[in-house]
Amino acid sequence: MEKEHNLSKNQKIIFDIIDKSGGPMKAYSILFDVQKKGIKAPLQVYRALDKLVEIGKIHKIESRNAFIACQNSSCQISKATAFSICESCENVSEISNSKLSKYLSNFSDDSGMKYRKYNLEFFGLCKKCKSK
Amino acid sequence: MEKEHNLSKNQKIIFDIIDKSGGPMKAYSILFDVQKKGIKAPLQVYRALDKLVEIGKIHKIESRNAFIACQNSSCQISKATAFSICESCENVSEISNSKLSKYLSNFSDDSGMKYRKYNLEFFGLCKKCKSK
DNA sequence: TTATAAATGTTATATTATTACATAACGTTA
DNA sequence: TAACGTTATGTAATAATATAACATTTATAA
Repeated sequence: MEKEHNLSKNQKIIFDIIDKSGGPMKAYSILFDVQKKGIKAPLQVYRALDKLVEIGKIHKIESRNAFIACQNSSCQISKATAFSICESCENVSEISNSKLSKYLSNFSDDSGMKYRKYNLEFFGLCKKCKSK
Repeated sequence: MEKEHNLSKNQKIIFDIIDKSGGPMKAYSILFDVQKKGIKAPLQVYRALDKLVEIGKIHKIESRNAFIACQNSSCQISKATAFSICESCENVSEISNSKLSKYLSNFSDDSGMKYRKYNLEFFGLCKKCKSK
């Protein structure tokens, strides 16, 4: 059973705009877009982003300082994220590959560290950009 | 045969300070430390960092906006990086695990994307912090 | 209904990174 | 060694990303 998160007003606004965009969005570009909805300050955006990341509705693409809506219907996997990023067109998509996620979730080494979470970013050229 | 990179004056200064620190360092903390050596502007630091990343002498920890000296003697693996990060003490170490790097370097999916490079960051509690 | 937590609003500021432009040093090769 | 292209440096300004601090309001649940 999936836990239901009732998004607050600002959280809904911010999530919708990211979700509709279909790709990664940066905080200040979100801010620009939501000014018409009464959200005027960076902090309002960042607070919503923090919460949305926390509950797994969006993920942060660390290497791009950008945020993308979770593509997996369950949206509960904020602890295990993997993305492919095109270095040419900057297209980002979430990788959902159960073998990969199993492999990484079970990864352990001799450091004695307990891994709780990971983020993986692959870089390369997407199909389109490759053929240009 | 390993390619020899002759570091420039600023590059040497910046690399040495990161290397000696033994851990991740942030750009402006580096800047602070190298003022006595005549490096006064952020750009001087960022330019050296960019070059050092490019040639694989250091890596960027994306989730922390910090830079760490490459721990692998060869220092040629800027295309395949993996780190473990303690969320409590913020200790970072480079993971060198040939199985993991093979697995990831050979990873491919049906996206048609050619993966050239990856960065993986594991989060958790290190041995010390776990036992506190 | 009251108190507790979560969310919001607002201003200011901290932190991280780049643009733009001028100059100097270095490496090659003619 | 002169001329050329490339790489590195210096400097000022500013852009982009993110958080601190504090006051207030709204939602939740005891």
